[in-house]
Amino acid sequence: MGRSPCCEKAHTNKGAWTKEEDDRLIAYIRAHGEGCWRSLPKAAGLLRCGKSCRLRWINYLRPDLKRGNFSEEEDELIIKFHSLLGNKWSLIAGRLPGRTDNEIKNYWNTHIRRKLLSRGIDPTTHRPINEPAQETTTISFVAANTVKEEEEAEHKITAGISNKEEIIPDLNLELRISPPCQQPQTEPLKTGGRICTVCFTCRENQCSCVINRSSSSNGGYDLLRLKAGVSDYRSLEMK
DNA sequence: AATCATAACAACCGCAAGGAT
DNA sequence: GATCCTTGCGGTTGTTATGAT
Repeated sequence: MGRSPCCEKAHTNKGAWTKEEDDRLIAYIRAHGEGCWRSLPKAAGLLRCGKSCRLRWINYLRPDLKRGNFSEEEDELIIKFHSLLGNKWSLIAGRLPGRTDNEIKNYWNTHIRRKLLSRGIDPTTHRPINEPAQETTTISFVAANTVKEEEEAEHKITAGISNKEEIIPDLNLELRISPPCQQPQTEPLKTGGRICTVCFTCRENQCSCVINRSSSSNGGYDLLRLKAGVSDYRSLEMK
């Protein structure tokens, strides 16, 4: 039994949104709020699939979007966060109020990549392009998906088939920040779009710790402490 | 003015995670 | 525990705008 399609493709519009569609979507969400994207199109009288509605709202119609050009400071923030988080656009977007993951991803690909290249920096590794490869230790915030994958990775290392950098390539650890806990962090920061809710400080699911917790209404943890008033991201010292 | 190349960005697609049953 | 459904993410594509020739 196959997976059912996300929508009935024969009766859905595709491509650019019209003003009328935008208005309908805005009006519906204003009246009923976000959520249940699958049933929203029908309820709102839109011939679109739920996914499309969600994307349009999140990337374009949301009232809190900043729009407009990125400032020089935002550029540097994106570069900094990308060096820490890699292509985790949603995590980066979460730290740039008013910006969406799609917007940042596009901006990265069209502007920042070139900007870094012109500075002689590899946009993937954030290292000087001409710098010879160094022996570095890498870690990843993305855990292996399954025990089996972990075992396979372990097997590859043991058998000399691969090295850790190939298996866990997501994050270069040439930085000097670390979570305050003493024990190794084993829980993933995020699993498939869901933010892990284990506190880095006290390691409890529903902690009362306020050190790393964001004050924003959407929850989440301010690992880099930007929301908590440490606005000078330059203090996140990196090599 | 016409044509082509490139940039910018909106939108789509496939996939995976987690919840519900 | 297995299966299905919904949502969200990241990569990619398509379309439009802009600049160069």
